[in-house]
Amino acid sequence: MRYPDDTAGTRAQRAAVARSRGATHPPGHIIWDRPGYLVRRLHQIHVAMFLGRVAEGKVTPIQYGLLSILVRRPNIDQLTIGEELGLDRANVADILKRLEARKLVARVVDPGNRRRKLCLATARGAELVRRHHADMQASQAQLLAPLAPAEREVFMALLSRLVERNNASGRTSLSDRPEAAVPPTRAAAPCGRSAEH
Amino acid sequence: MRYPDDTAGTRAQRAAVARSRGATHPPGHIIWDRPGYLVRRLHQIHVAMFLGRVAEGKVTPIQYGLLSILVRRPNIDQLTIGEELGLDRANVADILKRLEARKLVARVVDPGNRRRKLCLATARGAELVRRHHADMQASQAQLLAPLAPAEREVFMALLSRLVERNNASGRTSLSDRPEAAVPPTRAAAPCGRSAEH
DNA sequence: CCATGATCGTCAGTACCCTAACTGTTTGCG
DNA sequence: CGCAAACAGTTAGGGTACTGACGATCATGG
Repeated sequence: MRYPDDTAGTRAQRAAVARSRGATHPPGHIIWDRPGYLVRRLHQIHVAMFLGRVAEGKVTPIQYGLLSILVRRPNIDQLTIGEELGLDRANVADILKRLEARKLVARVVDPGNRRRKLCLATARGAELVRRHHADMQASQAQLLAPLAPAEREVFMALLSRLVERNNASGRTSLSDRPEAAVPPTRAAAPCGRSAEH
Repeated sequence: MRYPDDTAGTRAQRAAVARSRGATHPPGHIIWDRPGYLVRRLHQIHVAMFLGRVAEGKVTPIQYGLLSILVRRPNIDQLTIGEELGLDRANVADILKRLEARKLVARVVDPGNRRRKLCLATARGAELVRRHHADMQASQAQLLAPLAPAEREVFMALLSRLVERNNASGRTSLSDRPEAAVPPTRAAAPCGRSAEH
């Protein structure tokens, strides 16, 4: 990841553009000029990297992400988890079922609202998150390793913006702010439950 | 995907970085500073956009991509398709099976090498590709719509580079060059990183 | 000419990801 | 109060993606 000029960002970016405009990717290939396919491919690569580096492949990126959220915010319900991760509720249930089978999370029916199930990481689950946090970080960094530091910033900025702005276009939109606001429907206020009933 | 205007990227890029560094994404969220999750999410969004816009959701991005390749290069075998798209051979077989069931592709055993099956798009398949090409393009453009033209170039350049350079880290590496060489022997191009030609 | 190894495709199994329909619970309004 | 609407979770079903094992087919070398 050592580029001759990572000092200015600008220069590196121009170089990158020039490179892509050059004959690097011959026009025969369907993939290289369709952002959707490149994103799919990069996602695929990230999963492979993650599995190859974190917890001997015993935990997937999405499982790890879900566990991370549970560690940070115990006793949230499944819909909220879905919003945090941008997942469908059926999918959340699916993943949770696997994690529960492995005793990494536990679910209990919310006594204050019996429709809900409150989820939280078990000691084993929390331990797993703690132990592999560094590897997870490394795996994230590895994905961006081919870019110079300045380019990483640019890439992340653009990527965030794309996700944020296109958020609504996805079926499952992920909530922009975790604890704040979130439209009154399902206001998820952790304490509001008892006051509300 | 030719985006005009590549002048004046610099200012827009700096603005993007500044934006992301701002308080847009509160620290409570796991997602926003982990590239892997953002990429996953963007992929997800792209699929939703594609299905919502192309062929009334009757064809998925990967199916369309596969069909596109078949139109461009009739009579290729399944492994080669996998290399073009960055897919596992089991996965290719799976997708092909669905497309074949819908009479969009046909497969015949290669008489010259009976291990192989040569695939090609049927008239119906080719027609489908032709008819929805514009919508597919629009769906690709829609993904990048939130970015200014200059930013799109930058993003695509960085994205391409990430895919290209991390290619080997994925389980299924996609071949860098389409028709160039890659003789019948599926040479796996160990030197393949020859993108520099 | 046959044994060995490489190659291509398939199958089974697992995980992720969505939609749509269904069950139970809560809420709200007449 | 009572019932309809809204809500949380589950189930069923289709599609993407990988691994590992297997059968069939070629390609070599002894």
